[in-house]
Amino acid sequence: MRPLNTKSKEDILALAIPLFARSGYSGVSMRSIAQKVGVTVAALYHHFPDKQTLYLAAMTQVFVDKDERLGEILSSSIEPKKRLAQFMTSFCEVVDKDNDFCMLIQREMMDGDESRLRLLATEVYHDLFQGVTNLCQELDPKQDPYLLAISIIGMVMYHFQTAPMRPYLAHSKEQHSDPQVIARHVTNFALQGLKTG
Amino acid sequence: MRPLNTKSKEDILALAIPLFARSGYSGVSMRSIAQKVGVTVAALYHHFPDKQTLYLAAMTQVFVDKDERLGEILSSSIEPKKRLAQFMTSFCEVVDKDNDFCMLIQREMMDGDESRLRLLATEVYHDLFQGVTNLCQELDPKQDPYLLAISIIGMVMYHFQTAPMRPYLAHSKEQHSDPQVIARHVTNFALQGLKTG
DNA sequence: CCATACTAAACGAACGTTAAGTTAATTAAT
DNA sequence: ATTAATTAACTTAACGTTCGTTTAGTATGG
Repeated sequence: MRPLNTKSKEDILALAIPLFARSGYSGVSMRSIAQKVGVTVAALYHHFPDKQTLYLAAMTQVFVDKDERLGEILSSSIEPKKRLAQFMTSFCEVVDKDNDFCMLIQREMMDGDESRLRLLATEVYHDLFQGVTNLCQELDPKQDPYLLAISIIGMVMYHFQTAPMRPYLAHSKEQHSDPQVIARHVTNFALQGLKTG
Repeated sequence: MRPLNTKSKEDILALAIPLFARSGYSGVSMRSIAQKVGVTVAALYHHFPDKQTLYLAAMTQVFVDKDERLGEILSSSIEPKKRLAQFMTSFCEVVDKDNDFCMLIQREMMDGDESRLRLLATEVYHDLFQGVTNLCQELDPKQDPYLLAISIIGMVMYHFQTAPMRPYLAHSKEQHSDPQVIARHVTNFALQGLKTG
């Protein structure tokens, strides 16, 4: 059925994803995707009716399952403090390795319409967010779980988002881009804050 | 010298900035800027040699002076804890009000080449970052000032970046978009963490 | 009179998209 | 077993549109 030298939808999406991550929707042309895949533009239109559909399929491909994988990290029933440390390590690793994923989340938050934001919330953040809020409520039931979860997730993400700018900032060292160093720091900071009192 | 019904460079930039903030560099055309300003495209080329120069001028317009203003908040010599609380309140207010500024920073961090990242670091983050690291060193000299500063700034920014997605997330309430509520939370979190130990 | 701030009109290049034809693997019939 | 029909996976070539940019000309305040 399928010729040997043929590209599947998944092959196309896998190559389109890093392009969208780096340059955004309007920064990527159908021709640039076709070139990367090694086919003509018309071949893309054989698999997808238009650019928007291709883009949305790419987003879905990146996001679906990612949520579960992030949620699983938090589903264990070990001691809350240890679970937080373990989560931070895993989360930092994921964000560090899958940089495309990280950038696409950010772009979707800025560019996404309501339906795409809902997709992002349900397919990317749901399990992760649920896990973090649960963990927060176990660690400190008196504080607002939503605010805590956003603070924790944002804290981690920002370390990787600012990475390209790090060389130009004061007090920066090479180790500050090491996910393990970041994980240890954010864990410590989340548990104790600036411990001044 | 200048006709009455004429647009200055600053007028053009002021109208171009929100466009770039919302749609990014490649998402905004010279024609869309011209339409917003109420002139023809050629008029834009009378003021700026090309699109890139116009964009860079817009970035500079947004960023310069912003750094100082953010830095000033941190330059007072009141008690560190109070200074942190005061900074959080002011920072949240700025980020909440000037949403374009917030989004442009993010876009520049993702799209910017080396020279633009350096501009971002020196014109936007320098004084702010210096102030926060200083404050952190006063509050807890033992911790790494770089990691702390990134954590604190990122924590705050993320609350406003995730705002459009908030309605679709669990445990969210309307008050979670109030800059004062966010400021109080992040201050408390930065000072005490989850205070479980 | 002269510079400044424009407009009208057009340039080629790149864009998303489509129509028509070609290749190659599978299936059905002889 | 060979061949014919069928289909998915393409290519080539072009469509109209929008893009960044330019050129030539016009109006206006000093």
